[in-house]
Amino acid sequence: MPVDQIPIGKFSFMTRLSQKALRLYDSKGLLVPEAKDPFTGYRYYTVSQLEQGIKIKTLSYMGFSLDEIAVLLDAEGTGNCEVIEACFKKRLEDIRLEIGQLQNIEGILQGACRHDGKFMELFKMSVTDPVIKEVPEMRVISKREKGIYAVTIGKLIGEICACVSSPENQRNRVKVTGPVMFICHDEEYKETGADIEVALPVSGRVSVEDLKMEVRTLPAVKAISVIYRGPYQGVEAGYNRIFAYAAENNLESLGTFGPSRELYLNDPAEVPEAELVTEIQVPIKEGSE
Amino acid sequence: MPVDQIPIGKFSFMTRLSQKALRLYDSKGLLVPEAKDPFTGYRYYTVSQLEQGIKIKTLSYMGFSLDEIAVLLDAEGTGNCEVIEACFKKRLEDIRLEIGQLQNIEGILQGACRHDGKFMELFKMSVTDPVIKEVPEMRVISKREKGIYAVTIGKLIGEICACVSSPENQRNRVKVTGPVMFICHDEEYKETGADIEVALPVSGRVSVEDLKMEVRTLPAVKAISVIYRGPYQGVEAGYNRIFAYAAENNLESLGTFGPSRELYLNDPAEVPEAELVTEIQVPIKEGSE
DNA sequence: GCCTCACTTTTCCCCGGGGAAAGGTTTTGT
DNA sequence: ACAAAACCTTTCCCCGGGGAAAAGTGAGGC
Repeated sequence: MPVDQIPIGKFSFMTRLSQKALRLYDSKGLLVPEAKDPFTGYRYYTVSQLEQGIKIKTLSYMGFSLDEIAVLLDAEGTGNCEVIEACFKKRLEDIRLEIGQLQNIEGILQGACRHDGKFMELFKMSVTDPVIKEVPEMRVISKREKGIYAVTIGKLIGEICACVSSPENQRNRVKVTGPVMFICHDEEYKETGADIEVALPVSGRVSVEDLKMEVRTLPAVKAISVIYRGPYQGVEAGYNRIFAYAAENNLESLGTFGPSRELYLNDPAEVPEAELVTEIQVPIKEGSE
Repeated sequence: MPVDQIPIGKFSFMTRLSQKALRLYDSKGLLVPEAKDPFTGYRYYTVSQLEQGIKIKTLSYMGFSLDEIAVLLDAEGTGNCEVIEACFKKRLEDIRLEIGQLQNIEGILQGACRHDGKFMELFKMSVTDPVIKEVPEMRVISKREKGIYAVTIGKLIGEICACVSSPENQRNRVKVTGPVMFICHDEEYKETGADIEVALPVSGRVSVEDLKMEVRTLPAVKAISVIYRGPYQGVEAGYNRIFAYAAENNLESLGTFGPSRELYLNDPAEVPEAELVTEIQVPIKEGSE
């Protein structure tokens, strides 16, 4: 047998790369067999190609994509160390992130296994991952008042809805353009005497009669947002997630947050407590990425 | 706006599941929108489906496949706790394996980054992962002798090759059916006086004249195998890998290993030292998985 | 010389979506 | 009432291979 005419099966065995992978690397130009029978299409590798195969295998095991591997091997050939270093460092960072993520999951699973029987309790954790989003400005009807959350919010919602559906406004084709929102003007939680504003986005020519009711434009803000699902008294969890997220990405160092908003995405009057869906937005100061 | 007619965009926003994912879950039956406009094909979800969405998202984040998620959700519905428990435990095991793997890679990358400049030194690590394989029996010409590895092996290879290519054997269409192999009959490493056998797989009617040369059949064995690439004196590394692997999978507890074999997959006379390719096989006793 | 077995070749579908195109629909604004 | 913007639909290609099928080819044995 000719020494340097290794067919794919043997080459696969020697490098521990699957035949499938070898054919893919061939088509991508990563590891092209030295010779290829023009009639049968058989691929023939040489011993000196083992080295390349092993490199690809190692890099692939480390999680580099085939494109990155191509770049790395090329950089190695031209002695371009900076590229290699950058690539490795990036990969190292990513790996650490992945490890953190997996350890997080490990913790969750461990917890779930210990509660044995109530595996699905996990899903009480119904707060989504925080996201930074741009909230556009919007025109709203709003009323601001001091009081107790549970009481005052409900009352103000009622008043505002009544206003929108008044004959006058119906005639002017006033439309509701978003969910009811509650804006909290306090820095910290207050049991009583909280500074509460309830707003409802609308379009059209709105007329109000209540002197304490305003039609104004909420400013556009950049905010950290979370969706919380569950009974209202658990809404705290959403804020916790947001502040934890802000701390991780040191977003609070640039100053204090703006007045936070809660958007009631479904109607408390129509769904059971446990299925309420609330979006929480905590505005951050501009200028931070 | 009808309360329970949530189009895909809003539902996607509320669950943080991408529209793409939602359509996929629909087609797989995991999360089918409550209503679908028969003309436009628009999907409309309800608030109560948020829950299902969040469950799917959580399970997916934990790394379950969509098929597994379907099973889990079904099991949850029928209260089949054992299935859930089994699934969770298996996932936990897998997660730990993955973490171990990633930490291993982290170590490698860290090492590579510290050597700065010589990133590609990694590839000196040219020992493949151990594999357990069945080695079939084979007919060989062999000669056994005591001596010093480096000297005796070369000498015996020469003698056997000469024998095969003798006119007598050429006439009988004797063919070489595999690579030269060296069988080590010692339990441990010996500098001198090592018990060395060199064998060459052949087919056909072989005749030998040297009285110390035999034609015999090597038994079929189950062996741990590794491919080592590099200069001969580094071959130790291959054995180390094999014994480490055996220890991890406690394969040695069942007794001692059989006589190990080294297969020279390319010809030492034709390739430089650094490109030698050697397969190392260490037989294990039958009966272990 | 032929037969058979082992090897190789291609092509297609699968995972779990991301991204983009081409097209229809609903809402919005004036 | 009509145009534009925003939204929805489907389909196709991409990642990195695993698995399977249908077909052609090599080498060994009689």
